[in-house]
Amino acid sequence: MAVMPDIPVPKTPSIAAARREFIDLWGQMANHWGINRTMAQIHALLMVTAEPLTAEQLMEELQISRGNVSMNLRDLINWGIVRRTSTPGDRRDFFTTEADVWAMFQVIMRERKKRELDPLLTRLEECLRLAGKKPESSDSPAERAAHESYVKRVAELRDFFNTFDRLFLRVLDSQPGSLSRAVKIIDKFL
Amino acid sequence: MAVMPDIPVPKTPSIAAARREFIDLWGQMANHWGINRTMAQIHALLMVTAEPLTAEQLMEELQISRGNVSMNLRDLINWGIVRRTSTPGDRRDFFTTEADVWAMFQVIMRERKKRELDPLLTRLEECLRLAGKKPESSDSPAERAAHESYVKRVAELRDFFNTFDRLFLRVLDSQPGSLSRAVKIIDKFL
DNA sequence: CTTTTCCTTCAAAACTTTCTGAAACACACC
DNA sequence: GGTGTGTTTCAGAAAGTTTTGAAGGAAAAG
Repeated sequence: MAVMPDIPVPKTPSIAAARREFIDLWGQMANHWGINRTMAQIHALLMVTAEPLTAEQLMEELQISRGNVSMNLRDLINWGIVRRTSTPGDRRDFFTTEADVWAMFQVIMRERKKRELDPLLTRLEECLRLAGKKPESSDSPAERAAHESYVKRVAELRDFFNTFDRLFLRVLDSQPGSLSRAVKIIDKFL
Repeated sequence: MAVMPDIPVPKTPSIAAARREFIDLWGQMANHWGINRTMAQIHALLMVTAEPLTAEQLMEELQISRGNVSMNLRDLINWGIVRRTSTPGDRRDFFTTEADVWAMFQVIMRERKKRELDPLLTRLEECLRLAGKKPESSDSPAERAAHESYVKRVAELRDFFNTFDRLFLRVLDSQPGSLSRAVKIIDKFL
């Protein structure tokens, strides 16, 4: 079967430069956030392209190997922010990302909560459990002070992240636009 | 002059294990957040210790080199979350971290906003500027569609992060405990 | 059944980040 | 000045992460 025409990647200088700038920006931000640069660039390219893209197009535009594209797409799909689609009559897979920024943000938040916040809370409890109850009166005063300050600070952190967790949950099942409504409400009441 | 007695690091099994657990936890979390593990461990150790510690004690407890301690302390001090203190009659420097979780959180937020969010917003504007105004009517329909979807998505991201930025600002100059008040308010109104 | 096309995997290579230890520095004290 | 004590710096080593490219697999087309 004949290969489809495809390649909707723009050639106009201005838009091409703008796209490169955005891809570069998103890649750099990813670094700050502990995410692999190439993975973020693939995501960026999918975000600014209306049509689904093939692995081939991603390789071409980002100048990276097929294997790299394949593995990073797998991770993006596992994160839930990229979808694989296919067209009848075309053997290639096509990839897209969630168009709606709010929906994308929710997916990312939900995943990070699951991977980071939930384990953090579990392990903070473990930290407190390990410290044991009250220090024995047989312990030296220095020991007892150390115990007390440890428990005090770890418990404060736990309370803090618990509050954070509740905030996450509220934001996660709220409507698009809630973030800006939240800002307005907070403006008014804090 | 005689060396001070010092070393308040606890020897009791339970509390020592709990401290190690917490230091390990904080180090792992740091990785997820794009922060150097050792830096986070130094911070963790200072957090769970009431007394100021010397570089020597940090080396000893974390089993890391003097140079490593020195450089990471410099970074922590630049971040504004660790303070160097000195005692009259002792040539060594002592280090402490902010005791209050909320205050610490604010310092970190403020710094991350300055380093990440502000540049992100500036560069997103640049991405839009580069794309130029309306596409020329001389451009092909495909080009015009590409331009349109690019501008639409980047503008949405900019709006989203702008809202985020405002939320940051509100949280930054609010009182301790505001986070949990915010949760309650949001509960009520969203 | 063979070829073609596309996707995935994985070991090794390339690259990046972090850490060490030795040297340089700083400064109080004699 | 010199000596003792503590800190900083930085080049190179070690560790960790990412990328490549070749091999293997799967499924449609011939």
